[in-house]
Amino acid sequence: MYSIGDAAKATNLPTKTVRYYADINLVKASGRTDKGYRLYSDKEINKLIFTRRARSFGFSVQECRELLDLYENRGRSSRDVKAIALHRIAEIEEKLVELHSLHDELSHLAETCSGDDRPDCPIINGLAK
Amino acid sequence: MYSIGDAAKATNLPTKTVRYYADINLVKASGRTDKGYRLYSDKEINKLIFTRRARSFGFSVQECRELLDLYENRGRSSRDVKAIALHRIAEIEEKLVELHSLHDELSHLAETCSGDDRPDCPIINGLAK
DNA sequence: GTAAGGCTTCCAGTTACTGGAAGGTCAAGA
DNA sequence: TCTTGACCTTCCAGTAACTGGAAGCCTTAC
Repeated sequence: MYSIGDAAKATNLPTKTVRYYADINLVKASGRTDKGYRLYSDKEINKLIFTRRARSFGFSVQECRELLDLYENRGRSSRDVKAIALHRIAEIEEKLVELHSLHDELSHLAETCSGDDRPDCPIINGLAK
Repeated sequence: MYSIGDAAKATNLPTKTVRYYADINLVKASGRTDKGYRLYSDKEINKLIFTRRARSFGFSVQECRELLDLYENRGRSSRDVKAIALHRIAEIEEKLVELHSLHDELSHLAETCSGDDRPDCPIINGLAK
């Protein structure tokens, strides 16, 4: 059994975040000491690590909730999980396209800007359109 | 002179957002009617459009504040603007790298997942590591 | 005159935490 | 045994940038 601080170290999450996940019933502590300290078992540690990784993959807390549900439920079909993942991938691809064009447009503006003391600036002009 | 609703239409921003920008002193209305309705002149309309575009480029509201300041101030140097833009570009490039690796990892997981009724799912396993 | 729609302010909620205050608990050293 | 520092608790507030909704004027068209 881990205290919340040890759980935080083991999962590489801030203590505050572990407590927060407990508060929102995402990953609850498996129990409490008689003095009210949270206790985490290996099972919860794994769920916390799973959650940290899913979050770092850009899954929302709500999606983590669904994934944890599937993760917990040994009888779940991989179809459900794949659907969630594909949805995420599509979002990432959209974001990539968006960021690429942003990058190109902004780079173009910056390239044509002399970056000196003169007030005439293509970036400002480009943004004002 | 535009009412807030007309300003919203002219700038393609939600009315709520225009009011919000006024509240946080980003782009204030140029005046009020005797009944207290906000009034926007062409100058403010341009500042709102400028802001919308800068925001869509990923500049934070705080950065917009600085840019609007430079935009307003005819004596500003293009160096200041370029510095802000280059900073933004660097951030975008970081984000692109991050998203690319995210995409590849997640795609790899999804590809190896059969997506059927069987419970064995490489995505879940990959996230649990 | 009245009904629809626009405007006002103010308050609350969103997402996923993060920081801090006030106070109880625990383990180690003097 | 006392004390000190680290760790734990709850609760409240703040972050960014809006967004939604309520209550209540104002305006415009029929």
